[in-house]
Amino acid sequence: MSASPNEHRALFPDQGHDHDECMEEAFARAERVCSDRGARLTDLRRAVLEVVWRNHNPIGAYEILDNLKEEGRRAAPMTVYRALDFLMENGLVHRLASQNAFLGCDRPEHTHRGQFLICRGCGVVGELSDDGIVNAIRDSARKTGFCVETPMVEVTGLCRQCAGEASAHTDE
Amino acid sequence: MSASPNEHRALFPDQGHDHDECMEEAFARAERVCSDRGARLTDLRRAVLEVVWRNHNPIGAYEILDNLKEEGRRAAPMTVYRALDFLMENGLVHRLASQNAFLGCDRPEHTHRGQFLICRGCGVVGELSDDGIVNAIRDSARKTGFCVETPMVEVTGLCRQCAGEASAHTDE
DNA sequence: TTTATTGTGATACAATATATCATTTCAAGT
DNA sequence: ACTTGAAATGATATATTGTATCACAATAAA
Repeated sequence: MSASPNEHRALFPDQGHDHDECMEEAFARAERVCSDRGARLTDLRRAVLEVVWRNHNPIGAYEILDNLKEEGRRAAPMTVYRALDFLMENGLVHRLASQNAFLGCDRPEHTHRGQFLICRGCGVVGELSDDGIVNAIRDSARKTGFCVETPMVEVTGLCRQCAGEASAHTDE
Repeated sequence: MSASPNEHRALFPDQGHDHDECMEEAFARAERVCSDRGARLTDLRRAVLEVVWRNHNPIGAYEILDNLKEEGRRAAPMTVYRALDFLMENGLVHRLASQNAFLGCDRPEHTHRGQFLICRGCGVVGELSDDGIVNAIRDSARKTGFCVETPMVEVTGLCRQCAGEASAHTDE
C-alpha cells in the first residue's frame, strides 16, 4: 500500500502527477455523493464537471461555456451557471472569489470551504483543509465579538515548482 | 487619556460610535500618507474617499458613481475605478473580492492586506491585522512547499450586536 | 397515464470592470 | 510669466461576469 488517499490531498498538485487518476477519482466521488443524496448528476452537469476537472487551474464560467460549445453542445451562460450551482451545492466544485472562477473539489463529502493556494506562476490551485487556520481566524474574530460562519481564505503566492524555477534563475 | 488610537482599531466598529471622528481621522491619515509619499490626493479622489468612508459598509463602484453624480459631478465608471486604484495603491481603501466592493482602511501606513470580518446582519465590516492568522496560513502552506505572498481572508458571520439580537429572539 | 417536480433551452438584461483616445491640470524648470 | 512634460480627468466604447424569466422537456411519483 502506498500513500493513503487522504495524504496526497494535503499536497499541492505537482506537474508530474497522473491527472487521469485525479479525474477518475473525482468522478467516482461525484457519482457516490450524488447517489447518496438522491441528487441527479445529469449529462450536462457531468459535462461541466469534466471541463472543470481537466486540470487544477480555476476556470471561468464563460470559458466552460466555450468548452461545451466546442463539444457540440448548445449552451447559454445560464446553462453553465445552473450546473455550477448544482455542483457547488453538492460540494463538487468551489468558486474562487478572487478569480471569479471555479475549481474541482477533492472532498465533496463534508461541505466546508477549504483554504486555497493559488500559484501566480502556473495558475494551479491547491486546497488545504486546516483547522489551525480556521481556529486562528475564529479566535481572533472572537476578540471583537464577531462570530465566524464562513471563513474565506484565498492565498496567492508561488508553488514549490514555480518558486524553485524563480530562485534557480536568480542563483545562476 | 482614554483608549490608545491603536486599540480601538482592533475592535469591530459598533453602531453607537462617533463616525464623524472616524472620518476626520481617516482624512487626516490620508492627507499625511499622501503628502509623505508625494502622492496627489486630488478633489476627485478625496470625493471618492469621502463616499467610501461614509460608513463601515463596503460600497460598490457604481454606487460610488451614483453618489458622485448626486453631488453634481460628471463621472463615468472609469473615473471611479481610477480613483479607487489610486486609493488602493496608497492603502487608503481595500477591495473585498467576495463582495466586489470597496472599504475604507484604518491604517494606510503599512500597505498590507488585513483580514476582514463581514457581518451578514448589518453589513458592517471590521478589519483585523492578526499575525497569528497569517502565520497559521504561512505554516500550513509551507508544508506543501507553497510560498505565501498575499493571503486574502474574508470572513462572513455575525458581529456582536447582530448575534446578540439573533439570540435574544430565540431566547424569548 | 396523469401529475408534480426538476432540469434545460433560449432570450434578454443587469452588474462589474477595462481599453483607448482626447483634453485638461499641474508642477518643474527656464 | 512661459514652456514643457507628466499626471490626472473626460468621454466613449466595449469586455467580462452573472441573473431574470418564460417556455418546454425529462424525470419521478402518484
